[in-house]
Amino acid sequence: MQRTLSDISYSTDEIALAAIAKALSHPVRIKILRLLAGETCCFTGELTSLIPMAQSTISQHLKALLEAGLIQGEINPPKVKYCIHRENWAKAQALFGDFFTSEKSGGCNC
Amino acid sequence: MQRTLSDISYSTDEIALAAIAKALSHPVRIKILRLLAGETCCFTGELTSLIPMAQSTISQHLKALLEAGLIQGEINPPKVKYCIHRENWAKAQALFGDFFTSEKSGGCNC
DNA sequence: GCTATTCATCGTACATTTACGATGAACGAA
DNA sequence: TTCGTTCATCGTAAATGTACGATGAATAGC
Repeated sequence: MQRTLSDISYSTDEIALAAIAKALSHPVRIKILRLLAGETCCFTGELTSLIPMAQSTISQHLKALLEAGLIQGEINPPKVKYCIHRENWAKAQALFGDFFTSEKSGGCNC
Repeated sequence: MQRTLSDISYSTDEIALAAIAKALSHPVRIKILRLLAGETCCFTGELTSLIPMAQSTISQHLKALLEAGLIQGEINPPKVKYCIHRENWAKAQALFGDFFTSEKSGGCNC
């Protein structure tokens, strides 16, 4: 599959953007992030009651968001508190902001 | 796989964000968009010389970007000119902007 | 008409994603 | 110690994603 991927050189930003975009590429994860971002904090337990999905599935999505660095978890037995990872959130915001403003409104005649 | 996806209600924004994020979730597509956004315009032919991938693969990625609405193609035989879809680009920019600024810097003690 | 060029699409192989239920680990409370 | 609660991980099945080469469609030029 990635036979040629190693032959192509990507910038750090390109890889970082794609990784964050992949984390955001599922509506459930958008919803989870909105819940975490909108409220001051959340527990996974609340998420399982708010989202009609198997607990294991939600846990998988949380893991994906964790590995993307968008959220952080604080173990607070027997619960785990998940929050937005503010530092990386700001970085992601800057990456997307730069990306979308990089478009030249130049002389294209399309 | 999506046995329960229909049971969950997503807002229009959540679905739109996820769809755009999915289009951005591969470094090659980020690179293509950067090339199209940075220059005034591009032809697919230039892309195949700039990116060491099979022509069919690049065409597939362009199709994905087209279906996400991020680019538009103008048939100019025997070439096809691809440009950023400025209107949808602005919409995407607004969606991501709102999304990333929706985070409350409230009273979380993480 | 015939050929060359450009790009899309088809068919295919393999990897990844996504969902589920079942099980495991960690801890508090009885 | 023994339950009960909470969350992570495992195993698995089906769908999707990603790459390739081969083929097809459309057009310009001879």
